[in-house]
Amino acid sequence: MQAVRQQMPTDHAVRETADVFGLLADPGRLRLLVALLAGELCVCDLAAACGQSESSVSHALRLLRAHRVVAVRRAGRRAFYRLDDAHVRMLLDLALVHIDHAGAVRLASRGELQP
Amino acid sequence: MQAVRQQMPTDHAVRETADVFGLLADPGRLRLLVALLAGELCVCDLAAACGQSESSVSHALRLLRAHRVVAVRRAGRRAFYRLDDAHVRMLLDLALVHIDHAGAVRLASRGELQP
DNA sequence: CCAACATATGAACGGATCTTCAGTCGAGCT
DNA sequence: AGCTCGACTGAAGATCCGTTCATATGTTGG
Repeated sequence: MQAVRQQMPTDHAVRETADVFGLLADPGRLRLLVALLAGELCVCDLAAACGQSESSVSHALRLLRAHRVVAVRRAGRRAFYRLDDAHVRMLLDLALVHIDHAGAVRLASRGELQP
Repeated sequence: MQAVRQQMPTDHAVRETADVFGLLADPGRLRLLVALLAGELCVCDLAAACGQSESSVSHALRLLRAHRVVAVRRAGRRAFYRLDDAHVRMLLDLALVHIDHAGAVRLASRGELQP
């Protein structure tokens, strides 16, 4: 038990990690990031592909940019975004693998939340 | 671009995945889960190890339980919790690896958020 | 230069979320 | 039985977040 305390990451590390998970915790942002897994896309294409307003996409990308999760390349009046964080990419890959695997499995055994 | 739309997971899958990330997005819960990586612990030990009130720990565990991320074993007046979701365990492991790796690296190259 | 377009931004509203407080319930001790 | 301890719960208040609307900035084409 004392051992548990020892190997607990620092406050700062925990908060940073929670922040990263927080960025992935919104369906809208998550969709954007999944779309970017394949390669770079401009804002309007992202909006179209993810079914969101361009405004909210822009807001989301701003957040992700601020946390260095995505990076921009500007070309004319377009802004092309790409995934720029290896760690986040791994988390996304892992999540997607799980979706594929679990999709069918879950549907069968889902009683959802217990009281 | 059309291809992106094709391989986007279903709405339901995206929302579930975002939910999972959401569970890991709170420093308090994250600490609890990290503590549980090593093995089961009772509520009061968790509270002590993670520096949180027993009430908030209980609330957090309730949420995690509802999502089948942790499971309980009751013994007398104690309740022992354990991690019960392989996927979440993987996500946590991955996050911890990254913390170890990045801790030192990040401190050097951190200008934090850009405007 | 003006109009249309792509993106960015700010303010504001509404809903979700976390913490705390107070109280409940059951289990064990004496 | 009475008391204490560990865990659970509900309600309340503060805060955080995401979306939307309106507007700004900068870019291209006519």
